[in-house]
Amino acid sequence: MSNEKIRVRIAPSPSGNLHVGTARTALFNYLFAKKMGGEYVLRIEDTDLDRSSEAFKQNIFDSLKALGLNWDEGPDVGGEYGPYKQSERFDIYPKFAQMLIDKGYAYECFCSNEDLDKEHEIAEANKVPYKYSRKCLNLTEEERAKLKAQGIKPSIRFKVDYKELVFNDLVKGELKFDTSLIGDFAIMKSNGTPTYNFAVVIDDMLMKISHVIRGEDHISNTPKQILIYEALGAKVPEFGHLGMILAPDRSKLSKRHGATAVSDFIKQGYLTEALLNFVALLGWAPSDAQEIKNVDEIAADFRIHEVSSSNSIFEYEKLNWMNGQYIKKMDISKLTDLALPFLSKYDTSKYSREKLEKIIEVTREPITLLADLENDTQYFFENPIYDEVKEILEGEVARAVLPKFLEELKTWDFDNHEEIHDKLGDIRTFFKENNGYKPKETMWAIRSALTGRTRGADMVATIQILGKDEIIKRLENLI
RNA sequence: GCCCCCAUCGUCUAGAGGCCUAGGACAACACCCUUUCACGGUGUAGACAGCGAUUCGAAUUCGCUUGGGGGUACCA
Repeated sequence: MSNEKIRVRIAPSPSGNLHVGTARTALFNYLFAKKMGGEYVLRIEDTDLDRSSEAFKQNIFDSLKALGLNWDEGPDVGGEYGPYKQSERFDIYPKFAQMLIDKGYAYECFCSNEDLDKEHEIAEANKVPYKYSRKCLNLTEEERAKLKAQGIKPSIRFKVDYKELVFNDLVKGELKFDTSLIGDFAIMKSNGTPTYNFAVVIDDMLMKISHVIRGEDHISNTPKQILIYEALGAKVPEFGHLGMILAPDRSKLSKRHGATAVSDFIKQGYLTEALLNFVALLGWAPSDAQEIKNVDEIAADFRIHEVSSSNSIFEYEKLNWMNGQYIKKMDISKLTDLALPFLSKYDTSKYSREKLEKIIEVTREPITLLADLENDTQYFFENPIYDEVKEILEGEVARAVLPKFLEELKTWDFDNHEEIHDKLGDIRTFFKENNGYKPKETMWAIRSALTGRTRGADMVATIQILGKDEIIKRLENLI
C-alpha cells in the first residue's frame, strides 16, 4: 500500500434505522480517514430489495449528518466512483460474475431452494458441517442449455479450492483460515442480483477502497471476499475488524434493550456530541486521561491499531453522565434551540427568547437528558403542582414565612440579582433568630410555594424569571 | 456440531516481561462545599477467569480449560 490514496467507506444497508453500532463503525472510519488524510465514502447496500426502504435510507442520512459524520462521496453528494447505491449498480455485477465464469473461478448453479434445503438437512442429520455438494460444478454445456430452456434461472457460485489463507487484520493481527471449510458460495442470485459478499468486493474494488473497517461479525466473510479479489486479480484492501457493542446482558444490542437507533437517542434527549464521544470510548482510549473530547480532538489522537479488539457493553450510566457534561457546557443559545422541542407541551411564547434561555440556563445543571427539562421547567410555564409539598405549605414555617415574604418582595427590585439574594438572606436570618427556623426550612417554604417542589433551580434566578406579578399571584392563592 | 474472535474493578478502559503493593473514568459509598436538588472537591471500596509452561522475573509470551461473542444463506 505504497503511496496510494487512503479511502474508507461505510456501507449500511437501509433495512433499519441507523444503529449505534453502525454509527460507531462510521465514526471509526471517519476518524481513520481524518487522521490519515483520506477520503470517506458512504455507500448504501440495498441489494435486498424486500428489506430495504426509502425511509430507513433517509434515517441513515439524517442520523449520520446529525452526528457530524459527513461523507466525501455518497448517493446524495455524488463522486467520481458512483453510483453509490447498489441498487443502481445492478448492471455492473453480472459482467464481473461472467468474467469469473470465463476464467473458471465460478459456475452456474441450477439447484433449487428445495434442493439446497435438502442438502442442509442431510448435513445436519449426519452432524457434518454443511458445504455445497458441487452438484452443478461439472454440468456440460448441453445440460446447462437444457436447464435454461426449462426456464430455470441459475445462480452463480464461486468455486472455493483448498488454500491456507492468511491476512493481517488492522486491529486483530494475523488471522488464518482454512478455505476447504468454505463451500462454493453464491455470488449472484438466480434473480440476477448480487449477493452481499460479491457486491461488496466489486464495489470496494471499483471505488478504490484501501481500508475496510467494519464490525467483527464480518470476519468470516473476509476470506470469501479475499478469494474474490484474488480471482479478479484485484488488489486486496487492508481489513480492520472492530469488536461489537453488546447490551448489558451481553447479547446483541436490540430494541428490547431500549434505544438502538441514533434517532431514538436523539429523541430521548441525548446530544449527538455526547453520543459520539461515548461511543468512541467503546474500544478506544485517549492517550491522555481526558475522556471528554470532540471529534477533531479524537481524530488527532486516533490510532486504528490501538483500538481494542474485544467486545464492549453499552451501559447507560456513563453515557448519561457524559450527556450531562455536554449539556452543562453547551452554548446556551444552541442548547435552547435543542431544548425547545422537548418543551412543546407548554406555551413557550409567553416568555421572550432571552427569558427562555435563562430558564434553560438555570435548569440545565442537574439534568442528564434534554427530556428531563419538560418536568424540571414545568412551574415556569404552568401553575405549580402542590401535591408533593402539601405538608410543607400547611406547616407552621410556611404559614409564618410566606406572608412576610409576600409583603417584602413587593418592594424588591426584580432586576437586581444581588438585592434579591441579600433580602432572601435577611428573611432566613429573621426567622432563624425569631422562630428558630433553619435556613433550609425557610427556603423550602418559599420554594414550595413558588414551584411546588423542594428542589430545583437557583431560587434567586427562579424568582427573577417568574417575575413579581406572577409570584404575588401564586402566593396570594396560597395564603 | 464445525470454524473464527475475545477475556484487567459492576461497566468503559490504561497496561505492549521488571516502572504494577495494577492507573483513570462512570456507577456505589463517605465526607466537604451549599438556601434545595445538583455541580464541584476529597477520600473509601472494587479487577489481572482457572490451570500449566517459558523466564532470574508474567496482567503482559505460549498451551489447555472455562466463559462470552460472532459466523455457518440465492440476508446484509
